[in-house]
Amino acid sequence: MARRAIRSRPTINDVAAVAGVSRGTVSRVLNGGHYVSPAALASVSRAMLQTGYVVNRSARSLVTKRSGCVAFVLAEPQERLFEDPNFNVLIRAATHALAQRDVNLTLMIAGDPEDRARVVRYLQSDHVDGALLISTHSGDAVMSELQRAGVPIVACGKPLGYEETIPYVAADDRGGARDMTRYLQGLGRRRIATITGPLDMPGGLERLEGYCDVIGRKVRRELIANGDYSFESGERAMSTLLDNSPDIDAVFAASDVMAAGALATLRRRGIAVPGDIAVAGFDDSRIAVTTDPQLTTMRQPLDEIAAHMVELLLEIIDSGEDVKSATFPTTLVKRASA
Amino acid sequence: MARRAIRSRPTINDVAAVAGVSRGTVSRVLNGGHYVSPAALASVSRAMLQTGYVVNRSARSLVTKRSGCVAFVLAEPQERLFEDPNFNVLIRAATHALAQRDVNLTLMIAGDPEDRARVVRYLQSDHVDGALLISTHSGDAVMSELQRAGVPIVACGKPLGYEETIPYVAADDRGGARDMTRYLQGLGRRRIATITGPLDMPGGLERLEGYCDVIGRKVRRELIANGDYSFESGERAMSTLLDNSPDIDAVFAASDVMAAGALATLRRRGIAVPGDIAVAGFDDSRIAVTTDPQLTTMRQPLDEIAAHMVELLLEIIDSGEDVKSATFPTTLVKRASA
DNA sequence: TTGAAAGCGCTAACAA
DNA sequence: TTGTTAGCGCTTTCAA
Repeated sequence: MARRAIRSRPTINDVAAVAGVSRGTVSRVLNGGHYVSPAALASVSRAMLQTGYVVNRSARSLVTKRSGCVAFVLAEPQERLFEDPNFNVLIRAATHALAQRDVNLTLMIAGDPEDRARVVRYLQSDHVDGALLISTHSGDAVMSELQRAGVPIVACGKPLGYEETIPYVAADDRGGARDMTRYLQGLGRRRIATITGPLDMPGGLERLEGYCDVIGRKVRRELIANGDYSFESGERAMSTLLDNSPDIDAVFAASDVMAAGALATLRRRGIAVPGDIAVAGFDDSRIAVTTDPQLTTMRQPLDEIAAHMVELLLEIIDSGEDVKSATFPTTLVKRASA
Repeated sequence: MARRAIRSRPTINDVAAVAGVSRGTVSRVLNGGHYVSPAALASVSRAMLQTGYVVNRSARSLVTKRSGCVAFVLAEPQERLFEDPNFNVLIRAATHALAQRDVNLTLMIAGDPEDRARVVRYLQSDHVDGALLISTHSGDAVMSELQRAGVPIVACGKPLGYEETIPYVAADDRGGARDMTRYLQGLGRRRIATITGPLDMPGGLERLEGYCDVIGRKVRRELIANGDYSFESGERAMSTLLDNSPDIDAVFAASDVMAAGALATLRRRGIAVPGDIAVAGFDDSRIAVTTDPQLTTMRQPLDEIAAHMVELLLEIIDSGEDVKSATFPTTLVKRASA
């Protein structure tokens, strides 16, 4: 590449020469400054500034066997993910947390099976020190393969089927759903329906569980409609619900995007929200304030979740030890829809 | 890290030993297989399979001085970016295009000034072979610094102030805006207002230009309201427009998100869309089909744009030569709002 | 077509 | 506290 030829970067040797010390001393300064005299430290610092030295990560990785890089793996089979606002928040927070510790983030999208194989192969190849797993589905082969390969991983949300073996950071989906359902009851609603997320994903499953915790296990089947987190699935589910149970007076959707879809269907049918039917979402994502009426929803602290995931992952990488999974509480955000 | 100790990966030496050839030969096989006899090729391939060999990128980078990695830089000062659906599409397409060529993508967010400095430092350090620049603002120091450092870059959208020196791939913002404005005129609309994007960004500026191309340079100032691509700014701009020019019968927003904001304001004021005022957006993003009515908008081919950006960047990296910027046409997508 | 050998920039063990 | 030294795994001359 052209630019390489023009001027090559200073190495640790250049710094050592300028500072009048050995490479070893410069290296020590680079790695925490232990066992370095104040005088040496000063002159090395000066020399680094003067030469514009920047460490060569490849060289370092070669000997430390650490890449200084972790992967952000979106194990999402659908393109659907890209309409999910949560993804943006997570990636931003993770990038930020990682940047502070001078670790890089490589984004990998494991959409179709081909992608997945490539991603697994890549992660197994020690190109990254670990991985943040987002949007996992139960029985996802990615999880078992990475685990078998000994790749440090932390999942976002309970990794269904691996709750005990793969560390995760999650929102309290079940508790949040419970709170929301109770809130709707508190509003005097008596026929509360729900639109679920994919039931092979922790958010989908647990939010339904929370709903059932309150409504009761033997809830009428017509009060439950399945969605896949997409807007369209919310529209469809709402239609189904309305057709099967015209008497419902509230609906709890497992995501804001689906709640927005439900809102669209209700408007088309001329049903007043919250007058006739109260609508509640989950996530407190951007879309919640762009709908009309704005959505009452459960906020999950995604920034904190992402930050904690990073913390756990780096801990596993550094110590090689297991870490404790964590669950963060959700909070009710009241707006106009319920 | 624990897993390293358990079993270390086979190296090129192991492969050479198993294949009964020298390291050099294995390396040649790895790099295209030139000057390797069929027999040697066969036994090396077998040995690679047998040992489960995977190249160590750090070692390779150390000698080739190529990282096999490019950065995706979001030069966005606001968190606003994360409500922009375009970002998702771009990153997905870029990841995909890069994956096919076995190049990794490192995501870097240059939000606040501190971030920016860190990102520039990082890119200058040869950690990546080049960068894809997204969401640049005119006078953005990131551009000049990277250019000065000789880092291969390709921008998304015209890099204002560097149109001639930094290669870019853009949608035909101006032509698209022109087409949309003419379309609104064709609908019989006579008082067409516009909500602009940030005027220090190519999309904001060019779409306003296109609008003026059709309406005329001496357009009434009250027909133009500035936004920043956010939903809220669309709401506000629409209010301002309505207050200053109650007689408008159409509004062209420079983004779908802002158009959605405008829709919210119009609904609140009880103004019919498209009955009283036609509303048009730009982007054809996901939000365009979640509003009520659905948005008429200009589609920009973001997948193609991202794919072409990747192509150009890799070409610069490989050849060290300059490449030609490209502009992709937009297409009108008619829906219910106009 | 092949092997031998040098060396990329760095860390880490060792000796001083 | 410091300098010296031996590699890390790979590519790339250079000779053969």
